[in-house]
Amino acid sequence: MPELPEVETVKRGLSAAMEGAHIKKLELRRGDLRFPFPEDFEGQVSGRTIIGLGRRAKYLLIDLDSGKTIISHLGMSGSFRIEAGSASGTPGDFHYERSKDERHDHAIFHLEGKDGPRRVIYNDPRRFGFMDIADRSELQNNPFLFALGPEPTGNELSAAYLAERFAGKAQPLKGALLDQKTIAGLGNIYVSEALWRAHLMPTRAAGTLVTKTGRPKEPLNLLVASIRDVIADAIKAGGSSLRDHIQTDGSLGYFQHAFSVYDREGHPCRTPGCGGTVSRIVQAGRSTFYCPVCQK
DNA sequence: CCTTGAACCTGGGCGC
DNA sequence: TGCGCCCAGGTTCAAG
Repeated sequence: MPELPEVETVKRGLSAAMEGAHIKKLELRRGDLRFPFPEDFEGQVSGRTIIGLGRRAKYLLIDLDSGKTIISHLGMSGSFRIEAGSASGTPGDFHYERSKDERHDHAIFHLEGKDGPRRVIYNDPRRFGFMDIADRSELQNNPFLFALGPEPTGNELSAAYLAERFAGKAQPLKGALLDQKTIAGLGNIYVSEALWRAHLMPTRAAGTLVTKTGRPKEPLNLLVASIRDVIADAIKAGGSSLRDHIQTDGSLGYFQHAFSVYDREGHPCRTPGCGGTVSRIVQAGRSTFYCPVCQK
């Protein structure tokens, strides 16, 4: 679910409910997700005020007035939702019996905002997500954030930068682009989509896009533009569905209907005049979708 | 260092 | 209806 555009959409969806709100209490329903929650996590968060939300790659950042920042990763199945009011239903309430989904509510922020009490609930069936907390001034040294490469939408990502990273690499482009140390925020969907836009085969060795002298070959310029565009388009699509549905669930919004190759095995390629059929292969244990006709 | 594969977890979909 | 199998948006660790 959550690659960079989805986390950005979640951040925007949570902003109104969380920014400026007082955290009456953080309630943890279990001791761990993928990793144990930090030492005295509830104590460090309860009683604080949220001064802002941020994002780095696929990490949601929640800034507290204590100078600490909560670092939240949604894994494969994590989501946030907002509920009005201060407590769950009462016995006799139609909604009281905990639904199947609520069994996976692991962390609940009990908030007091300008418009009254509400809860922001983190749900994660597979528990591949995790949370950490660190001093804001030390964020760049956090073990989860430390080694991350540049954001795909910023100026730091350039053909020259990728040429440097790709030089001499036999690794397929698919794997090279999934590496968060090279570009932070791309996942399985958007790597397939970006390579399709750039007409590049996912199996092609990353090093073939670099000249002997370490300069970017022409397709690398197109790849950088494709990465930027696909991420920007997805954020825009998330944003538009956000306005309609106040989407905080990390779902793909309307963009999923715009996938060109992802999950479209056997369907016609959408490159004008191509006529190819989308194929699926497995690379490093994960599905890759591409058009064998127009991707080289 | 490079690259792959298994592991972590639960749920949904499909074939039988 | 149930069972077994495969698949799923991510990351880390061990092993080749």
